[in-house]
Amino acid sequence: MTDDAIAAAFVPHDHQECAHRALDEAAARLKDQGARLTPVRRRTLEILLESHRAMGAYDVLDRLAAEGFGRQPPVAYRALEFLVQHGLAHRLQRLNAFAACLHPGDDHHPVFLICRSCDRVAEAPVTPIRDALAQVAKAGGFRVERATIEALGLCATCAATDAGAPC
Amino acid sequence: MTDDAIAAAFVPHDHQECAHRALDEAAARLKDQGARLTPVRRRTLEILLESHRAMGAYDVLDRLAAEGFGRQPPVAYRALEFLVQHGLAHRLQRLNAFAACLHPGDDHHPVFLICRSCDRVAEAPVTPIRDALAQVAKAGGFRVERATIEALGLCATCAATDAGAPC
DNA sequence: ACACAATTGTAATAAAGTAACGCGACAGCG
DNA sequence: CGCTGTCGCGTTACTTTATTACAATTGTGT
Repeated sequence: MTDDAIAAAFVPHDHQECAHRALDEAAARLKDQGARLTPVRRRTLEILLESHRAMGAYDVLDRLAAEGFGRQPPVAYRALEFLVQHGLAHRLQRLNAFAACLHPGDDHHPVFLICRSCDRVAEAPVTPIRDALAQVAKAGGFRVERATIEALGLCATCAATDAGAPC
Repeated sequence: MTDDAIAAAFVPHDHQECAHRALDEAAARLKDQGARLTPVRRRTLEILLESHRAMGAYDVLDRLAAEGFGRQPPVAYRALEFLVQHGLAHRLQRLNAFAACLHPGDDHHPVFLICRSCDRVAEAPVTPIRDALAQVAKAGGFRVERATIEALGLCATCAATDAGAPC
């Protein structure tokens, strides 16, 4: 994951292309694991991939229901949970929301950068931060197993357009 | 905030004393700010201080209701929000819960270390991590305004008692 | 085709959080 | 003191988010 990738997330670009690539990777990864990318799951991932934004479970559910899938909460929650467990999506605690993972394959519970203006989400390299965290924790005798790191702020694009306008 | 303070949070100690100190500091700080530590607010803070654990809003509410305060959600949420805004308590996104701040006065949105075995919560020094985060974000053109950093893991005490028993 | 597990759908309910309104306490001021 | 405006508290009602439980169905391996 590069710095460019962070910036790219907040800038208009060809989603068809990056979404398609992520979907292909996803399918391949799942096949390796013997897990099934069923229609609901596939469609759920596609919905998440259509934006770099985080979506609430009920937003996803509305979309799914409109397309003929079940209209009860568990439908969305199960698909989302499956994607998260297989590293194809992430849950954003802070927003009670989910976002597609754009770098499946990297071992990660990544760092999230959430733009408060345009609501897009990027994943940032986690290593330096995780190291710093582990070190601080270790000094206190605490062993970190999983960390949630979510930063709220302003992306370059929104900052350029004078701190507030949607980009 | 020292390393010792982290370890201390997970070890039996005199809560009367540390809670009392925190409460006194709180009262002093609020007076400076012209804010009022009313009975509900004070009691809410005391309840949080009785443990180093995080409590759900409804857990707090039950306690308050049992003691003659209102029994509707806003009662707890308002008191908790007040405490958070004045830096006397923190919200743990990951747990949908609240914990008293044990170091009021330090400028902080601290790092939280949450023991998955005993559920106690410690606050760790934030500076090295925040620096690492800011640097990573900056490389991607992102300006961090607020960060949620919550680590789930095992505290020294629980790790010593063979990874699972409550301490 | 058969047995079995995984997946999907539904209803019902729990948990977490918010909005809106009225009442009463309290501070500031004439 | 008494007026007045603000703040805090309590309640009702509601929204949003998430889970439990169970029935029906699909897919897999034999």
